Order: sequence, then C-alpha cells, then structure tokens
Amino acid sequence: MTTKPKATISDLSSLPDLSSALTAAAALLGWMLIHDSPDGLTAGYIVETEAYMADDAASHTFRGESARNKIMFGPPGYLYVYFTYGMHYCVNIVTSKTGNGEAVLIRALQPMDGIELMRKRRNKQVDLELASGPAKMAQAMGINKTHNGASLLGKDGFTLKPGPAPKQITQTTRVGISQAKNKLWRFYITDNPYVSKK
DNA sequence: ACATCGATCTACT
DNA sequence: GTAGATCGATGTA
Repeated sequence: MTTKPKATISDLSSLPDLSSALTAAAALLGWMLIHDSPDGLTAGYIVETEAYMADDAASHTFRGESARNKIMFGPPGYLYVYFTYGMHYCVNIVTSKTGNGEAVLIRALQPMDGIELMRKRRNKQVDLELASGPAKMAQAMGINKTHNGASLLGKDGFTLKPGPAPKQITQTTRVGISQAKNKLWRFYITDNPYVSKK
C-alpha cells in the first residue's frame, strides 16, 4: 500500500493569529475551512464565529478541565468538537495557549467546494440551508466527535487557507447562551446571506 | 443514582 | 412563533 503524497504544513504560521479567542474570532472570518474526508473534500468560507474566552461564564471551560473540554485546554490549532441537545455537533478552533481553555465556535460557512457532498450529508438541496448554523455546518463538513482533537495542520484532513477578505464585519452578542449575554463576542461578515442569524 | 439543562435544528401551527 | 427530539455533562443527594 503506497502512501499518498500530501502537502504537509509544518507550523502555525499558516493559520490566522490564534493568540486570543477574541481576536481569532474576527481574524477567522474570510478563511476557508477545508475537510478532506474519506467521502470526499468539502470546503466553506467562514462567515460567522463566536469567541469563548478563559474566565467566560458561557464557556465550557468555566468550571475547569473535564474529559469533555480537555482539548480546549490544550494547544491552539486543534478542533474541539462537542455533542449537544442530544443530536448535534458543534465545531470550535482552540486558541490561546495550553492551559487557558479558549476557543472560537465556527457558526456558519458559505459552501465553496464539495457542495454535492454537503447536500448528501445534510439531505438538503438549497445552499442556504447547508451550513448556516453551527450544527448544520458540522454536518455538512462531515465533522463529529471522532474529530475532537484533530489538527488543522493537514495531517488529519483539516486545513485552513485564506480567502477573500471580508468587506465589513459586524460584532454583536452571542447566540443561545444564558451567561455573559452582554459580551460582544460574536462576529459575522456583514450582509453575507449564509450567516445563521442577523 | 437521579434530575436538569444545553454554544440547536426541524417541523409544525 | 413554539414544541419536540434526544443524550452527554454536570450538579445535587
């Protein structure tokens, strides 16, 4: 069995600045998330994110490390995937540094590549319904709990690459939380139709 | 052990 | 606009 030649990206310099969840949430807008899976390749343009910070009452890491959230306490550049509401997965990119417990929730993508595969995974035809929400996006990209802890540096099939810079970004409050509701830690590309909620 | 709640989505009214 | 699905993590005893 031959090893498939694959470009390897060796360090974090190929990723946006992940030094803080807050700045990374804004910086990730306009990047492409790519998943090269056994089923095929899908890619989407990141149009909506949320920052979950250290000492943030709405963050999974607020009450300290646990089996579920330990990836968030690890090094940046990895995926933190969790299961919620008994049926959905949500995808985060770990930021900051080991021990801090910060991440950026990827809330919505504009489908760019592998759209037929996204339609099949989602059992939906309309592009606007493929990835315009955190759990929709996870399903369209074929991401589940087995990808918790996957690297974004290519070796696990995930990569990020820069796309067209957003013209304008809107900063507002996060969705679906009951704590720290006043923080303006959600970001989206202004007027992009693939954003989950205005 | 048990109860509660959730970084959601869908289908229905 | 709102109810229901469905289960893992967490808090309370």
